[in-house]
Amino acid sequence: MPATAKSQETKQRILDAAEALFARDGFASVTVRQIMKQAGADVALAYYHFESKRDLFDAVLMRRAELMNAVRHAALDEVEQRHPDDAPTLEEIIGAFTNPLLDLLANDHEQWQHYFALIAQVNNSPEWGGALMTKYFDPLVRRFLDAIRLALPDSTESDLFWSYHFLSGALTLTFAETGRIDNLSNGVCRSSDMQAISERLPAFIAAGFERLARPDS
Amino acid sequence: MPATAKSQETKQRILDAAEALFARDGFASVTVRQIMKQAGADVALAYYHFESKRDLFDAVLMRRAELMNAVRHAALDEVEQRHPDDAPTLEEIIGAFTNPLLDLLANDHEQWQHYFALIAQVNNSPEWGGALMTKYFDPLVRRFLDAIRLALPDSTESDLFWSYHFLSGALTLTFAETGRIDNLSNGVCRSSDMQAISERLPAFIAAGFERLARPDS
DNA sequence: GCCTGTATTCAACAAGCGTTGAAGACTAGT
DNA sequence: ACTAGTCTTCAACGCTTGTTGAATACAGGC
Repeated sequence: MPATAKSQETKQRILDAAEALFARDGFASVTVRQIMKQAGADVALAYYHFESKRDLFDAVLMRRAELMNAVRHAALDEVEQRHPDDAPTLEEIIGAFTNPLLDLLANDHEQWQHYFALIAQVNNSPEWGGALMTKYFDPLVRRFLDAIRLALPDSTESDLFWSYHFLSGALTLTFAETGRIDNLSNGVCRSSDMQAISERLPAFIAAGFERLARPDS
Repeated sequence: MPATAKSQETKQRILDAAEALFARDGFASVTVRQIMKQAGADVALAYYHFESKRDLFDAVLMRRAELMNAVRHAALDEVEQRHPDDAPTLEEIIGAFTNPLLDLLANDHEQWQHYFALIAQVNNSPEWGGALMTKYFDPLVRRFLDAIRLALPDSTESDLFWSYHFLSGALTLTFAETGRIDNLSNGVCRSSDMQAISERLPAFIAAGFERLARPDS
């Protein structure tokens, strides 16, 4: 019953390997044997720690989702405490949604980068996008939309949801670091340039939210 | 040597089936046998018309890319002819990039919807996103960025590329119609509501471009 | 009615897949 | 040293995969 420290360590190594491979090649392209080879363990061990390949995939997704939600909740807490009376600016709120991801990358780039690339694929998949993203991120997103509603009282519900949807697409593609912008810009911009992103993404998105709320401005 | 009309027809049926299945499940999840069953033809026929599964995938991507680029070029032509002297507004230019996709959907929804869902997966894949999107869409994107540069002379090159990158993410996710926004909004917004998109996406994106070009506004 | 080339079917190949059962190794507690 | 329980290995299962070569059907030109 009690899991040894060593076995938990191997379990994490399996998750790490699966995360990296799923992120790069997608669920179906990756074979369990590939994963276990990269993890340096026997194939059968995957089925000792996880029920199936699909279960392993879910475990990969779940592992970081909670921490990711926690740091974003904390960031929004901090923004709200900074404004006990007035409402925070829209850009502050959006920043609390995006900047924590940059912090995670700064501390442990490789692993989180794989995870974000995986999320981008899930988000854009008709098979999984609707259900899985909803399952893992809806409560957090709803809280952010609540905060935005206060900062933008003129905005309709539809405008808020669509604006968030555009944010979601821009965010996941950007953090996937596919190398697209490197090619398009001939190296002027780099996918991995996190400072460039933090300087632009929140401002860009906030402007979009505001435009839909107040078309005249 | 001369291909009969009937065989060309089956070839298109194979492409249609492959397009639909690849869009929903991704390249690796789909089997050649599945595709040929849905196309109503023998497995081996896939290898008569195409060199390999991967070659079939490329053919699916290529088939609509040219038409898609053509209608967008035409839309930008029209915008520029409408402004022989002054520069078009930013929102007009962005609209020429996004609205043609809505027109394609309006005429033949099912097929183009599959194609857009496929593009979204490719765009967000580290394996293919960088190379394939560059190959199929770079010349068009460059022309649009040229037009935007005239409308936003204060914008730096980096700001333009990043802004386009955000646009690209928002656009591909939105047209993928994953059902995500339906879930998040409890049915208030629908993925397939093209009018809602055309009323919001160009405005949202244009505001983002402008904010990065003129942070003070 | 034959002949040539295209189009389509059939049956099969080797390789790799996800998954499993049984057997061995290791690490406590006694 | 024995035992109980956790962890790991080995070898294999049945099935599916992408792909192919040979055989058949079908057309049009003579």
